[in-house]
Amino acid sequence: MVTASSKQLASSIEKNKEISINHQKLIDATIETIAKRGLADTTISHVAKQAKVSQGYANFRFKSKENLLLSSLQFLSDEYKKSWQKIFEDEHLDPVDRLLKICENDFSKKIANRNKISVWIAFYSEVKFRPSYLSVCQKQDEIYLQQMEKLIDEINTKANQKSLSAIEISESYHSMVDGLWQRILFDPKIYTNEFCKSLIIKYFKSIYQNEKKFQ
Amino acid sequence: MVTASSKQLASSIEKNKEISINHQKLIDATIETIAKRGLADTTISHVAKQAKVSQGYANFRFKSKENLLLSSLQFLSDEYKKSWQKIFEDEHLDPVDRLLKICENDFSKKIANRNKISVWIAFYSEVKFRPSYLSVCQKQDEIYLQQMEKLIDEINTKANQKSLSAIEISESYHSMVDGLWQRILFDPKIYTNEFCKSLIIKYFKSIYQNEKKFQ
DNA sequence: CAATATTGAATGATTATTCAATACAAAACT
DNA sequence: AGTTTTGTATTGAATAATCATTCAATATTG
Repeated sequence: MVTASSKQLASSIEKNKEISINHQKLIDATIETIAKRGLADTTISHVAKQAKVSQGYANFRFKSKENLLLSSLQFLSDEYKKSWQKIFEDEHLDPVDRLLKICENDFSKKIANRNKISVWIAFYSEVKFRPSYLSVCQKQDEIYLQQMEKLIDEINTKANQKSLSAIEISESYHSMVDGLWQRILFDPKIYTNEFCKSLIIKYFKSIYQNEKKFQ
Repeated sequence: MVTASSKQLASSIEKNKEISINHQKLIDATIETIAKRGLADTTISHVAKQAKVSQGYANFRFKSKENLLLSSLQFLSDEYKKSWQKIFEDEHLDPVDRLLKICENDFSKKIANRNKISVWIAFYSEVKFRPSYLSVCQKQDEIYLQQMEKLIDEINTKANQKSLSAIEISESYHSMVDGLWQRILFDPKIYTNEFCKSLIIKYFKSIYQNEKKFQ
C-alpha cells in the first residue's frame, strides 16, 4: 500500500515536471520569438515551432494566445523582481553598496540584454490597450519604486542630502533606466551596458558629492 | 495666355491642396487610431473610417499600409524636430534659457500628450524589426543629441562645470525624457507634465548648483 | 465629354482556435 | 512476462475570422 501510494506520488511529480517543462519551454519560445520577430509578427505557429511542439498543443496548453503572452510577461516580470528583491533585502550591505548593486543588476547582461529589452518594450507599447499587461507592469514598478525610495531615503539621511527628495531621486533613476534600456536596443554599439551604468553612477555622484563610492 | 497659364497654375495648386488634405487627413487618422487602439489593432479599415474615406482609397493613396505607417511616423518626427530646432537656433537666448525652453517643449502638451506618446512607443517597439522606422528615429535623435551637446557644452563652460561632460549630461537628459514619457503613458495622474519637467529641472539644478535659473 | 478621384465588393493570404485522430504510458488483467 | 485496457498527451488538418490589397465600376471635376 505504501509502495503503491509513493509510486503514485512519484509518478504525479514526474508528470507535473513534464508539464512544467513544456510550460516553460513555450514561455521561453515566446520570449525568443518576440525578441527575434517582434510582437506584431509573433504567431502561435512560430512559437510552437521554436518550442518544438505542435501548433494545436501550444494553444491548448495556454488556452489562448493572449494567455501565453501574458504568462510570458509575468515570467519576465517575476525574474526581474527576484533579482532586485534579493538586493533590497540584503541588510548586511551598506545602503550605498546596495544602491550600487541595484544599478549593476539593472544593467547586467542577464537583465539588460537586447532580447529581453525588446520583449519589455513590445509589451510596454501595448500596455495602454491591455489592462492585464498594465497590471503586471504597474504592480512590479510600484514595489520597486517603494523599495528604492526607502533606500535612497537612508542614503539621503546619512549623506545629509536635502536638496532632492528620495521620491525625486528614485523617479529620476527609474526613468533614466527605462530610457537607457530603450537606447541599448537602438544603438547597442554606443550604449553598452557599461556606458549606461557609468552614466547612472555619475548621476548619483553629482547628487552625493562627498560619497567616495560613486567615484 | 497669361490668364490661361495662371488658371492652370491655380488649378494645379488647388489639386495639390486637395491631395495633401487627404494625405494629411489619413496621417492624422493613423495617429489617432494608433493612439486609440494600439499599433497591433490598427487596420486600414479603421484608419479609413476615421479619415472618412473608403478603405480602398487609403491603401491606394499610400500604396501600402506599411507606407502609411512610415509616413505617419515621419510626420510626427518632423513635427517634433521643428519644435526643438527653432529653440536650438535661437541665438538671442541665453544658453540656460534655451535649455529651459527645450525642457518646456519636451513636456509641453503639444509634444508630450498621451496620444502622441503612445504612437511613439508603438513605433519604438517595432524599430528593431523595421529598418525604415529605425532610420527615421535615429536620424532625428542624432541631430537632437548633437545640438543638445553643443548647448550643454556652452553652459558647462560658463558655469565652469567639469565633473560631467556635455555628452554625459545630454545622454542622461535624453534618456530621462524617454523614460518619463513612458511614465506619462502608464500613470498620467502621478506623472503630470509639470511633475516630469520639474524632475528634469532638478536634475540640472543638482549639476549646476550656482545657476539661479534652475531654482 | 474626357480625365481623374474615389468607392466598395471580391480575392487571397494569414492566423487563432477547435477537435477528431493518434501516440504514448501506466494500470489491470491474463 | 505479455497482452489488453484505459486515460492522458499531443498532433495536425479543418474552420472561421480578419485583413491588406486589387480593381472594375462609379462619381466628380474641369
